[in-house]
Parts: sequence; C-alpha cells; structure tokens
Amino acid sequence: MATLSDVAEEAGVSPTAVSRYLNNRIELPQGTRDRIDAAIAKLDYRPNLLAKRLSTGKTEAISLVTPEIGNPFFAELAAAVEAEAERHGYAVYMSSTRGDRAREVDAIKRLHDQHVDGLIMMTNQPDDGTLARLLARHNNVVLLDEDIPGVSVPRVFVENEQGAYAATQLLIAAGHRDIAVISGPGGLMSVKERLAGFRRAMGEAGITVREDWLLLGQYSREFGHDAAERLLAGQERPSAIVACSDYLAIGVLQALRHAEVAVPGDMSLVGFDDMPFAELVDPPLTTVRQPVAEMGRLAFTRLLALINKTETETMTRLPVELVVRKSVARFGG
Amino acid sequence: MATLSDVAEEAGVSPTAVSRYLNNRIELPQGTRDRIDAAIAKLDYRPNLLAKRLSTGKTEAISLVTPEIGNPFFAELAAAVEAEAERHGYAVYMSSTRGDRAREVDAIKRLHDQHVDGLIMMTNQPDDGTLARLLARHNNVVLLDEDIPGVSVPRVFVENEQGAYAATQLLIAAGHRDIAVISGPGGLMSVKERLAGFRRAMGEAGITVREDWLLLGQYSREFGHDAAERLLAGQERPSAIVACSDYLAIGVLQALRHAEVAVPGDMSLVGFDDMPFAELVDPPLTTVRQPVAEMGRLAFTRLLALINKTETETMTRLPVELVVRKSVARFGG
DNA sequence: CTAGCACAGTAAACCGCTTTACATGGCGAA
DNA sequence: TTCGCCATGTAAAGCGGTTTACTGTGCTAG
Repeated sequence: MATLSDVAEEAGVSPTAVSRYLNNRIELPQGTRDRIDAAIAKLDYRPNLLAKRLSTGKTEAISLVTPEIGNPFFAELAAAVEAEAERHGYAVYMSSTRGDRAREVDAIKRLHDQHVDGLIMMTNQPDDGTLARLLARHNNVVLLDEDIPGVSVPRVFVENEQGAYAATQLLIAAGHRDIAVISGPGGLMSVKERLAGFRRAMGEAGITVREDWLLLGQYSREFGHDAAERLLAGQERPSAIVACSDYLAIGVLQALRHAEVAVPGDMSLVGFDDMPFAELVDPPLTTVRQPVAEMGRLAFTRLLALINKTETETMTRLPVELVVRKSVARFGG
Repeated sequence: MATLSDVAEEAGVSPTAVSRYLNNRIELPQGTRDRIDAAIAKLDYRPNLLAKRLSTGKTEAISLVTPEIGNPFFAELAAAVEAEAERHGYAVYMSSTRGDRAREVDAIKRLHDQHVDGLIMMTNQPDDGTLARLLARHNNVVLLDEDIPGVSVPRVFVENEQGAYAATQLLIAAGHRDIAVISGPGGLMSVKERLAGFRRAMGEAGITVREDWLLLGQYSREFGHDAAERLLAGQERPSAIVACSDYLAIGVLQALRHAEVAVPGDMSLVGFDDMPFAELVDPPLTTVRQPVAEMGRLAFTRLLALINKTETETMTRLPVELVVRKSVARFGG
C-alpha cells in the first residue's frame, strides 16, 4: 500500500506538505495541489487510519454496547445509531453483553483500550453502582433507552410515564377496572416510570390499584408467560393487562392462548415498544410505540456533540405514541 | 496513561524487555518478571492497542457487513458472530448496507482502511461482479448465508435445497398439488437452490410445476404481500404456498388475512428461516429452521482459521430442520 | 587457559501519520 | 539598501508499541 511518503515523493514535496494539505492545514498553490492530487490518484493512496489514530489520538469510532443485539428492539436501535454514525464517518464497535454484568464491565474497559472516541450504552438491568463508577471515569458517554443512576452524562429516553398512562387510559376508557401490570426489573427507571404512569391513570379514574397484580421480573418472553400464568391462577382475574414490553406481551399471549383465554374477548392486552412483530401476532397488538430510529439518531448526535465539546449533560425525552390494534376490547363485550 | 516505557523505567529494564516479556518472546528470571509485574500493577498499565496495531499490522478486529442489522435474521447472525469473536478477543466493526450496493462497496473499502484482520460478508442481492472483483483483492473474507459467485473464499451456507425439498414434501404429503412459490431475487444462490429443492420434490411426486406460480422478487414483507395478492387474483388459485423466507410468509399472511382466505383452512403456507416471531403469528408458522447461532459461530471460526493461515477455501453446508406448526392443513379439509 | 555458548538483556529502526518549529526566497516598504 | 514579512514549504520529533540485531557476562567443556 502506498504511504504518505510515497505520495510526497511522487509529487516532489515533503510528507509534511501532503499531510497538511490533506488536512486543510495549509494553503498550497494550484500547481502543487495538482501534483499531489495526481500522485494520490496514481498510487491509489488511502491514509492508514491506524497511524492517523495513533498520531492524533482520535479514532473516529464509537463503541455501542447493547444488552442483546439479537433482540429486535436493540437491533433496530443499533441500526439507527450505525446509520447516523456512518453519515458522519464514524465506525462503530458493537458489543453484546447478553445481560451479563461482567460483560458490561468488560465492554466499558475494552472501550478504554480500543481508544474509541465515545460510547453509547444501553443496559437492561439495574446497576448496583459498578457501572456508574466505571462510567464516571470515562468522558464521552451517552445513555440510551435506560438510565444508570449517578452518572452525569447526556441521556436519551422516551416518555415512559406518558406511554403507560395512555395505555392504561385506553383500557379504562374501554371499561376495564381490574387491570394488572407485568413489567421488568423493579430497579429500572423505565419500569418505575411506566408503573407511575399506570398509577396516575388509575388514580385519576378513582380506581384502587391492586398491588398483587403488579408483577415485576424481567423484560422477557418467559417472564411474560410465567406472570400471566400466575395471574390466571389467582382467585380473581384481571380483565386487562398492561405488559410493559412487547416481548412480555408475547409471552402473555402465549400463556393466554395455552389457557384458552381469548384475547381480546376474555382479556385485553396492551404492550410497549411496537416491535416489528407487534402487528403480526394474533391478535395484532395494541402497543405504545417508541421512536426507535429517532432515539438512535439522537443518541449519536449527542455523543458527537460531546466528543466535540459542544455539549454537556442533557436529558431528552422522546414522545411515544399509542398504536391501537386489536388486542383491547370493551369490558364485558 | 502509563506507557510501556514507564513500566520499563519503573521496573528498571528496557522497553524491549517488557514488550518481549508481555508477548512471551523472552524467558526472564523470576526476579525480573516480578519487578515488571509489579510495575504494571502499580501503574495500571494497559497496552495501547492503537500502537500495537500499527506496529504489528494485526488489529484483532473483524468487520461484519450485513444487509440490515435491524432485521432479526441478520441481527441474530450478527449476535452469534459477535459472541464467538468476543470469545477469541476480537472486536467487531459492524456496518449495515441497507441493501445498497454503494454501501456494500463502501463497507469493503473501508474495511481496507480500518485495517481489520478479516471480513464476514452477508448480502441479499445478486452481485453484478462488482463485489466479486472487490473481494478478490482482499485476503481474509468469508461469505455467510448467501453466495457471491466468483470469489474463492470460505463459505458458510445452509442446505437450501434440502429445506425447500422437505417443505414441499410436507405439502405434497398433505395432499396439495397446486403449490406456488414466492421467493427472493432470481439471481441469488439461496433462491435458486430453494427453487431446485421445490422442483425436485414436485418432480419426484410426478406433479408438473406451474411456472407462472413461481414468483421471484425480494425477500421482503412487501413482496410477499404483493405476490400473494397476485396469486389470489389469478384464474386458478394454488392450495398451498412455499414462501422462501419468514418475512415473505408474513407478507403473504397479511394479504391472505385481508382477502379473508383462511390459513391453513383455505391455503396452506410454509416459510423459511424460523425467525423468532414465526411461532407467534396467526397461525403459528410451519417453517424451515436455519441454525443461525451455529452459522455465525462457524463463520467466525472459519475466518479465524483463515487469518491464521490454517484454512483455505471451504464450503460448509449446515443442515436445516422443518419445524411443523399450524400453517399447513390437509388439502380439502 | 580459553573458545564457545547460554543467559539476560539492550539500542535503534520501524509502523505511517501529525505537528511544531524552523527555513528559504522574493517582494514591498521605509 | 535593508528590513521584515508573506508565501511556500521542510526537518525532525513524536504517538506507543514491536522487532531485529547485537552486547556483555559468566559458566562449562576441552
């Protein structure tokens, strides 16, 4: 591969000149410019990024850590981040922590070694302080989708409270009063906020919340399934369920189908996320849509601003939207 | 950050010694080793990967190019590759081409610049020779899931022919004779092979294939939808459809639902891939499962072998498995 | 007694680019 | 005429490692 020096020699100038020319740090007369351009073309010169990075200390790369890249929600988020990064000439290192705390820690440490310019972090489990401590030492971090308390960095979240509020209101408007909630780990911000939205809607309607119908566990299909079974096994049954993720809703749907409880006939259900499959399941799922593409895009934008020192801590809340499909029916009919 | 020289100074040896010690290229007496280890611990030394890479020319990173990381099939594949890469200490650069030829070209070129050690390539559109030419110039490439004719590199594919054969056989065994196929772009290997499997099954059963019921287009929901509509609009209708991807099948399902054609009552359907949502749709989809995790794992393994020069061109075919659910019924009831 | 060898390292070049500080020539102004 | 300055560059020192070739020093074998 041709190097900068080769180009310089070919063009009859010094490597310095070529370097500075390419980085717009020098004004050269037309003739010289032409010679350099010609040499570059002739030798098919492409700068060695490794050398450039070592020299400048900037990598033009970011790290993206996701809980599970195979999960469509995170995959879409990742795709959006990647697309925006690419637009700005940034490469993205991806790591999938598979819900493993050790791997999260690893990913952050490795980020240090990879010398990426920044990190977009997603997590789906409550932090015990480990992550917060680790992230505090790093400069360019933005948190996406889920909070890690105690780190002061830009954050991009959605209106969790609003979303759950709207979902619950929809159920109440359909005549439901016995409403259960199935959600993720109690320590997670999104879980707390969605629960708060639920409580607010219930409160405003003057309905007492049954605490034993608030089932917190994991944002997973399995937990959705198990929680629904538990609900069905109880003395009294709710007539509607707010599942705080579409994965949970899917699990619920499976349990209900297995128990031959008709949806929405015998049980109404609303999800959260609006994953691609939400409209494909039976029945098509009424759910709260998160603006995934916008979230990813914005997260990268924030990170870039951070890298360029034009940004400090900010918190953005993106609006969500209730998408009404077929999984909610009027109570009793 | 502490450098190698800092460590050397602290330990009272030369940087060379430390470097060689860390890379197991020298035997040092216990005393010296201890001093170096102590210095490393004291200074919290972590080697600068950038410098190491520039120096050695090895990056311990690979590039993964996928058509669409937001697509669960590719996302799962990517997750599997990432997991295996991580096990071996490799980082992975991800790029999503969004079905754009220019972006594919870009990704490959950039790979050259990023100086990654290798590339795992997935594509979902026929190559006009551009990619083949580009890839020929690069050493460490493995093709995953789909072929690019004319490049002699390791490949990891599935038994496409077998899969379609089994799917078709299932339909024939259920009494169907009027079977249509909806598939991806005609130029794609997977499309050809799946079609071949279909023809073989039909041939063995002595059924004539209706060429106008072979609908080739894109591996997308939209095309599945449109193709199904076209099928329904015809003079005669098939009683069963082989959709060569689950995305296609979903589209078909939507079109059929809209036209109030019951599945599997009025129309049987089998998909391909066994994406996570396949069992969640209505009715749960009978489909051909691809061993996604194994594909990803193997692709990385092959690439690693290639990087270490212990491998040349190989082609692996992973077996597929017919997963019977509820979307196929006996013909006539 | 000495040649030779193993041991325990080291000096210095190099990977390819950036950047700081400096150089040269010509020209305008005093 | 001379000074200074602008335009047009250049030399060389990094960035932080790796690697090749080499050096002392002591010990052993002959």
